[in-house]
Amino acid sequence: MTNQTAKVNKMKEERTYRDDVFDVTRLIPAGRATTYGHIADYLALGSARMVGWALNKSFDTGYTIPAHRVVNRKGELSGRAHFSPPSLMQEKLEAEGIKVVDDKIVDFKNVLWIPADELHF
DNA sequence: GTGATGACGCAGT
DNA sequence: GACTGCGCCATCA
Repeated sequence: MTNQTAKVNKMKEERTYRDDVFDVTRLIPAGRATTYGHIADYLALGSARMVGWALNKSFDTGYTIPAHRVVNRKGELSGRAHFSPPSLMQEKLEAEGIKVVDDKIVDFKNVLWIPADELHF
């Protein structure tokens, strides 16, 4: 067991705001997308940066979550650089029926999924 | 302990 | 509508 694995196990034991972010992200239905701000608002994180930070660490923790369905408020794939290859994010979105042009979701408001509204919380 | 950084958002111009 | 500056909070060097 590597230090990395031990670190992951520790993170799995302790439930932090990251787990909440992962949980909400997994609830996003295929073909839809949401924003960092809406997730931050739904979880009352106080800052959208925390959501992006949590998703960034999600790769390190080994969690497999549809992070490609989370974009910034303009519908831009601002997190694509953290995928390997970066084009993977767009490919996954297009595979789910979401059209992406110039690293931006086409008709974003139509595919926007708001947790606070959809989950009736 | 302190300063810098980050997959962002909002208000002001 | 586009650009800039500031705030947000956790993590890392």
